[in-house]
Amino acid sequence: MSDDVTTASSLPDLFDNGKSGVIYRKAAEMIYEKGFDGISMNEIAEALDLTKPGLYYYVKGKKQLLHKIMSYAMDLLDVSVVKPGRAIEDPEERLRFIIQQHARLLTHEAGALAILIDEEAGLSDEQRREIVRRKRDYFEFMRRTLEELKALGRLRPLDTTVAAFSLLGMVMWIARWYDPKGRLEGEQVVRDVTEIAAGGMLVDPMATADGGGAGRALM
Amino acid sequence: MSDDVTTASSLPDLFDNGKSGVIYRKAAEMIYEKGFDGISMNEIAEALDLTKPGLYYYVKGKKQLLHKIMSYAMDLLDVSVVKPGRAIEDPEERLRFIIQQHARLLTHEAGALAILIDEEAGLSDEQRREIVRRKRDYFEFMRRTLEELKALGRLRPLDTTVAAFSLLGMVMWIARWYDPKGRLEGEQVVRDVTEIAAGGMLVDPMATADGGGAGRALM
Amino acid sequence: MSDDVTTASSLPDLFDNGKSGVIYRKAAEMIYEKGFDGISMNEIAEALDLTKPGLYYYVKGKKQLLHKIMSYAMDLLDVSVVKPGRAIEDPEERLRFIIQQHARLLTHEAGALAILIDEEAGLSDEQRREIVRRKRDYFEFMRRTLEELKALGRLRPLDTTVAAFSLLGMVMWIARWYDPKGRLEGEQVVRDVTEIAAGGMLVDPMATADGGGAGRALM
Amino acid sequence: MSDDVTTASSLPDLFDNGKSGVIYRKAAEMIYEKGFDGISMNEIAEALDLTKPGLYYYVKGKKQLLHKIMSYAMDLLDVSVVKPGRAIEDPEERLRFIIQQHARLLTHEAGALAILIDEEAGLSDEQRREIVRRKRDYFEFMRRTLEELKALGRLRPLDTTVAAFSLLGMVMWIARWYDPKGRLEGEQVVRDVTEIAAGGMLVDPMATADGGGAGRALM
DNA sequence: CATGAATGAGAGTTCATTCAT
DNA sequence: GATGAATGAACTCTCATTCAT
Repeated sequence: MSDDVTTASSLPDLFDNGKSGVIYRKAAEMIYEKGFDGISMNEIAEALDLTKPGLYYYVKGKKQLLHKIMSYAMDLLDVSVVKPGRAIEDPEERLRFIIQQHARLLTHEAGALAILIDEEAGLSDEQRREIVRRKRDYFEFMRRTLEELKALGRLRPLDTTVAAFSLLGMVMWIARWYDPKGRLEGEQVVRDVTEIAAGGMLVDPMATADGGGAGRALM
Repeated sequence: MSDDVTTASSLPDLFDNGKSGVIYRKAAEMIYEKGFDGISMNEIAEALDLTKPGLYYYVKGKKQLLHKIMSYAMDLLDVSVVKPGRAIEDPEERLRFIIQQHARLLTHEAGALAILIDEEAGLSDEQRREIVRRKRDYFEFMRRTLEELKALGRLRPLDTTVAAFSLLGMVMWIARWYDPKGRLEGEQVVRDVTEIAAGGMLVDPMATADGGGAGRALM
Repeated sequence: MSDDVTTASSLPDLFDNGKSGVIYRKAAEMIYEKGFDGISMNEIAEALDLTKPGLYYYVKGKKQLLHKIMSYAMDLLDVSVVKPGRAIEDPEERLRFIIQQHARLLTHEAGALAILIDEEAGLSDEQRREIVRRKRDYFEFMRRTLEELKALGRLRPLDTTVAAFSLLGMVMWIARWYDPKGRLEGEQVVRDVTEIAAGGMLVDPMATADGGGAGRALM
Repeated sequence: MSDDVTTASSLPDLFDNGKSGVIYRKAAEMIYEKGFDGISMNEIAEALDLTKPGLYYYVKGKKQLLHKIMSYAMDLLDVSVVKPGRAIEDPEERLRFIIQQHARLLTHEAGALAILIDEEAGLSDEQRREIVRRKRDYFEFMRRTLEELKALGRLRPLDTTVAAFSLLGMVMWIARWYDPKGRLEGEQVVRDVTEIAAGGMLVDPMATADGGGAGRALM
């Protein structure tokens, strides 16, 4: 499995190019740190060396700002996880890929993706509906992969809904605790979480992705 | 392992009895649903058929209200998970117990425990320090159990910090998605999550809690 | 001049005897320290080991409480200064007596008398009118004494209104700065202020009260 | 002694120019009239034809507003009294100058300077410390002048602390009673108060500042 | 006399948002 | 494109006061 192409370090810049992109990224960071209600448009403006109406020139409102960031996060998931994931036929390999890529995203772009977790309340009804739909789509992409594994007798005896949510929780949680400046390497976190998730879902999983083949052959 | 005694259905009422208890519980629910900044004291008061100053007769302020709820949640964890958990000597059994009990708590008292996840921002410095300390203690209780397993060669080759956080994420996430009125039984969720978590952490885990003893003996 | 009889240490207890008196005195103290708007009925009640309605049993309201205290202060002035002062025929002697007695009152009962200075705003219209009238009466008592001195050619060439207000200011100010626990003896303050005031008003005043006779004899 | 340069009628505008200045001045007036706790930000705003948040655009908060006004008052004292006063070598002349200038200030800017008297309670701890320090400096400036006079045998036998406070009281009191629209001319008040104060402090004072020298020589 | 409980009114403050310039 | 100025709405919190018990 070669995922060099889509390592998080070469994330596509999905935010509008130009000033808007800078704004969304900075806002994402700030919302991530102090919560959506914890920061004011004023603070965002100041952090960007703008006046308040200056910020409003680029952004229609606080809700729309949040929505844009969330959409960006969903775009990231689509581009880095779902689209390349769909191309993988073996469901076990695909499962590992999903976890790996999603976890990798989180160790690199925690801000925007973490917002995805929490701040639904800040959206307008319509915006929320759209985000919820996209989240559900992503969830279903995970769950169906688990269903395929179940059909192949490779999943432990689990309800796939419970399993998919557990997967999601474990991975999303990374945004809460992982500190890029701390002791742990991002890639180690990615590896361990993938191991735990795969180990928790699969019966008799092939050990790790790289050298696992050999090990399994011996069993 | 008999945990009938401590099933969530017989949770100790750790909130002050009397009106205060009712208030905390209602507030927990509302904060859980709309976020700490998403509800006003006015709304809480109205939901309790009180005027705003009527609410303030019982509660010193919004921060203190949040703090009380969070402390209550931590108390629940202490009483239902940590204290009885410490009495279990075998670390694998203890790990299963922790997950089970914590998950069980969440399917019954999602509100208060979910607040624990998010709303640290609403606390005063001192209150936050206290809650963070208690969270860390709980985390360490989990992590040390994993260390014991590692020493016995029963843990997959994982960093115990990553493993403990993954555990926590998977379990805490339940508060986000589980709907008691939905298709899934609380106990099934508890069982599946325990299975996933144990399966993800342990090498060659004893199958399920009940019949596992025998299986292991054969090895 | 013998004023032993009316030294502040033997002030008449003009507050209603019984509980009300205790309440007014305590309230006066508290208002003096933190201002009328700075203390709440709750704080007053607590300081008196009463519940709030308990306090209201004795006192009709906050305004009325303030009014009672102010009336008490005016009563003190009437009893200790005005009434005995009227009996003194020589206006210079009377002037000295007024200053002395008023100053003496302030070094002993600063609380209630200081409130007199400031808190007019807290009164109802009618209450304010009454207090203002009493204040004006006191002021006129002072001013007329100065007029008498003027008629006798004993006053410096001053407007008696300006002079009376200056007198009042100098004396009332004592409440602001004098600390019974500090370096200065109350009686020294009384003596010095009287000296300054008399010296400032009178032409060629008799030196100090005690040895003044000689000096005057020379004129 | 020529003080034409610093007559109050040509007071330096120490408030920020622009709208802030207008705000501070109006607020000073209102606080002076009804007390700091007696007026609301709303009332201040309305008096300035602003809404409440409109006022907050210019002013950080009520405490800061009070602090600004008090600092302004202290600035006035520094610029009009202390700085030019320090340049006067003869302590008697300096004493007269201090009283005169301070009194003159009060007949023109009663509002701001009167607030100085009362409203310490409304400040934050740090703000209060600063104002108290400045007040004490001013008081010491007065007291040291009296000490100089004492060393020259020109002061009555008084404690200089009591004397300085009496001076201050007499002068500050002007803010309470003087009404520019009333019968008395500001300059007459200034003259009389100076006469009373100097007469009260000094032994055998030179009569009035202008022609007094000659008169005394004849005595 | 005393208490627990409650309230109407209003305070200071903040925020997202807009408009004339 | 950007700014100073301003606002309506909402929020947390406090207070004097009362009433049933």
